[in-house]
This record gives sequence, structure tokens and C-alpha cells, in this order.
Amino acid sequence: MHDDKPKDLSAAEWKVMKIVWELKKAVAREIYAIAGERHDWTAGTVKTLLKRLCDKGYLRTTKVGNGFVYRPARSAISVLRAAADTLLGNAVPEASGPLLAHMVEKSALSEEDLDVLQKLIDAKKKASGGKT
Amino acid sequence: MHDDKPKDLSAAEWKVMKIVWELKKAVAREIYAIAGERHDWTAGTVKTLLKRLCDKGYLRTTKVGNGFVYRPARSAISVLRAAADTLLGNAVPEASGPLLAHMVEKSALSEEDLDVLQKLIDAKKKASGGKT
DNA sequence: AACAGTGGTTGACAACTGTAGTCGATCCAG
DNA sequence: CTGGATCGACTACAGTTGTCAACCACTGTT
Repeated sequence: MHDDKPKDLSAAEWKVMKIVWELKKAVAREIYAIAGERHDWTAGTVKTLLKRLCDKGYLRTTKVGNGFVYRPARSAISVLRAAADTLLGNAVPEASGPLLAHMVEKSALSEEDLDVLQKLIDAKKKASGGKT
Repeated sequence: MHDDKPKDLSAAEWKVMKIVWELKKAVAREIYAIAGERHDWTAGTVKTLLKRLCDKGYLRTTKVGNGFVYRPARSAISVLRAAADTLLGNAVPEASGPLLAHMVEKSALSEEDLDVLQKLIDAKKKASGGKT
């Protein structure tokens, strides 16, 4: 296609994306409602953001009746990963550890998530442990 | 002064901050040099960014001779934490686990960092393990 | 004291963002 | 089919960001 360089999301766009990721698919009205509640945005504002997100390739639409059904064109996790990479790229290396620690603390993680992380960390320890 | 609401850093500003965080303190010339190498920015560009960072309260300056010595007004880790919180806030909850996993994989972590994380995760597991 | 360098301040300008209203097409109820 | 409700496209507009050049003040040198 042509999303070679996926343009980054702006703050407001993230918020709209979050709504759509949560709903998985949604029509305008639903999005306006949640966005209105959550951020006090008028429909006009959300319209613009939806449009921009379509243009940027983050949303796919299918015509239905009067309007569209919106659904994510990219998974939340993949977009988040990219954002995380940027964040890590901005981090001075000594800060990565504390940064990760902070995030782990702040996150609500399931047992499974914790297991996965635990294993990952174990593996990393073994891998690096081999140094003199 | 006026850092009630620390304005967010823009992408370019992060890059300059990173340089200053790395150097801990630096004069213009040093920053121009690294920024030039790293991002192909002209001195003019960096000047503007430095100015904006001062205005936003991210850099403190002390007059020395002709110009300033720049140094971070906020620690890298605290700024990163804030950015991380934003990121987590943008994440749909199911994604936090995978997100963290991705970041742990991608980061270069010291043994100590790994220890800290391990303990954190253990603690979390125990805390949540008591259910059923 | 005059000058060349270095560096901060300003001004510029296009692109992107945040916010939102208007308008014409479309759909549903009557 | 007619009228009201929706919805997406388009327009608007101020503020932020990315990029820089021009200008001016201060420094250190000769």
C-alpha cells in the first residue's frame, strides 16, 4: 500500500484511537458520546480528528447507511510499541531501568503478564550473567 | 516562576534534552556540535530549541563569559516518567502487559535494573496472588 | 581601541494541532 | 414524498513545532 512512514499520532488523536480500540468498531455517534464525556469535545472536534486519523491511515472505514463504521487499521499494541521505542530512544540509557520500574509499578498487570515479564527478566539475567 | 503545568516536550526538544542530560552541563558549542552530528541541525535551529526549552522550564542557565552553561532543570527520569504515564494512559489496558514486555526486551538493562524489576514483579504477584 | 568570534534574541514561515462551525448529501419516520 | 436528524467534507483560525537566517551584544585578542 503506502503506509511506509506512519505519521505519529498527536495527543488528541491518541485519545480518539483509544476509544476506537476499546470499542473495536464504532459509528460516529458512539465515538462522539464517549469523546464528549471523556474530554468535553464537541462532535465537530471529533469529526476532524476522525478524518485526520483516516488520512493518516490509523482508521479504516466501511460505509454503512448515512455514515461510516470506524475500526482500527493498526492494533493498539503495535502503535504502542512504536511509541515506546520512541520513548526509549529519548531516554538516556541509565534511565531505562528506573523508567521500566516506574511503569511496572503503575500498570495493572495480570498474572500472566507478570509471568511473561518474569521469564523475560530471568532470561535477560542469564544472558548477561555470563560476563566475567 | 511558572512551571505549574510543565508543557510537554516536542520531538525535537526531547533530542536536545537528551544531549544535555548526557552531558549534564554544557555550553552552546558542545550542544551545537552533537546536535549537528546527530540530527544535522544548524546552530540556528538548536538555538531556537534551547531557547524554547528554557522558556518551558526544562533548562536552567548560568551566565558564563559570553554565553550560558545549560543544565537540566528536571531530571531525565522524572520527565521520562511523566511521558511514560501518558503512554500508559493512551494504552488500552490489555495492552500494558505486552507493551512492558516489549520495552523490557528492547532495553539494555543492568543486573541491578533487572534485580529491581524482578523484585517488583514478585511483589506484584504476591499482592495479587492472594485472591480466589 | 578596533575586530573577529561566539552566542543569545528576534523574526520568519510553512506544516501540524486543537477546536469547532457550516453545508450539502443521506437516511428514517410519517 | 417531505421534513427532521445525522454524518462526513470543507473551512477557519489561533497556537505549536521544525527549521533557519539576521542581528546585536559581549569577549578576548592584538
